[in-house]
Amino acid sequence: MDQLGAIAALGALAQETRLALFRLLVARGPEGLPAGMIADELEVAPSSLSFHLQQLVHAGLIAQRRLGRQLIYSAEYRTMSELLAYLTENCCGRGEVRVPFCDPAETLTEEEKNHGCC
Amino acid sequence: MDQLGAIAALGALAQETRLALFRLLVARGPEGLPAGMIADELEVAPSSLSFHLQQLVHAGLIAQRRLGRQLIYSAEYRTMSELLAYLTENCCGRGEVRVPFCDPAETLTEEEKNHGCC
DNA sequence: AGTTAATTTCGATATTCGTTGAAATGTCGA
DNA sequence: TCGACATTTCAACGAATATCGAAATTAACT
Repeated sequence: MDQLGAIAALGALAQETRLALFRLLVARGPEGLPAGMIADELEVAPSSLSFHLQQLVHAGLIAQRRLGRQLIYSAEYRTMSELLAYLTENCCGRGEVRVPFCDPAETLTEEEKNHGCC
Repeated sequence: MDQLGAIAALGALAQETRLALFRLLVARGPEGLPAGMIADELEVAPSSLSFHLQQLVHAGLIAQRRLGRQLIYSAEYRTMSELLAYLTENCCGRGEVRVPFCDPAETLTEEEKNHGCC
């Protein structure tokens, strides 16, 4: 991820509704949620939600797929990982940090598991 | 760090000049840089720089101290660590991630070392 | 005290952001 | 194909953001 991508992702997350929305999708997992359910959960007007969904899609933080007449949104864990990698590499001191991965499917290696970390 | 703090920090970093500014201070280390030098480096008008510095100070990402007639700004590594911790804990999949620390001076506590974390 | 240097604060302006309601799009089932 | 459902797009508006130049603050030097 380059600086422009990082700014886009940071800006997309720097808003109350969108951060809550992204957290909801992260918690939901790869299965995702249809827009209507998200609107109910977050108690935000459909057109307003649609606006925020576009922002997150544009930043690459969520993905959209159609299922019948509803649109399902799900977290793009990979992008979040890349954002964290960018921040740890560019905005942290002295490079003495580890880069976390976010994709639940992207399971830890055996070595990492044995490391017993966090 | 709570949700409000995270949004403030994310918003502060989600801007070209400010992200460059923060990266500059992170690279500079705890010593920091006076406003004038930052303005020269980033090629931004003094009054405009001052605006961005305030945003970062308000978000707790940088600190200000006076040295004679100049104001020195330096990165607050602790806040950045907390932001990364928030993102890994709340915006990553399944909680199977490790939290990095950012402060070059901030060595792990004995408890954390024994925990074998990061 | 008066002068200069470093920086911020203020006022004005153009741009972007977030919200809302109404209209449009796409999809399913009868 | 018609009607209902899920969602987006559009147009409009107020609020927040980013920028600049000019004036004000703070501190050092003489």
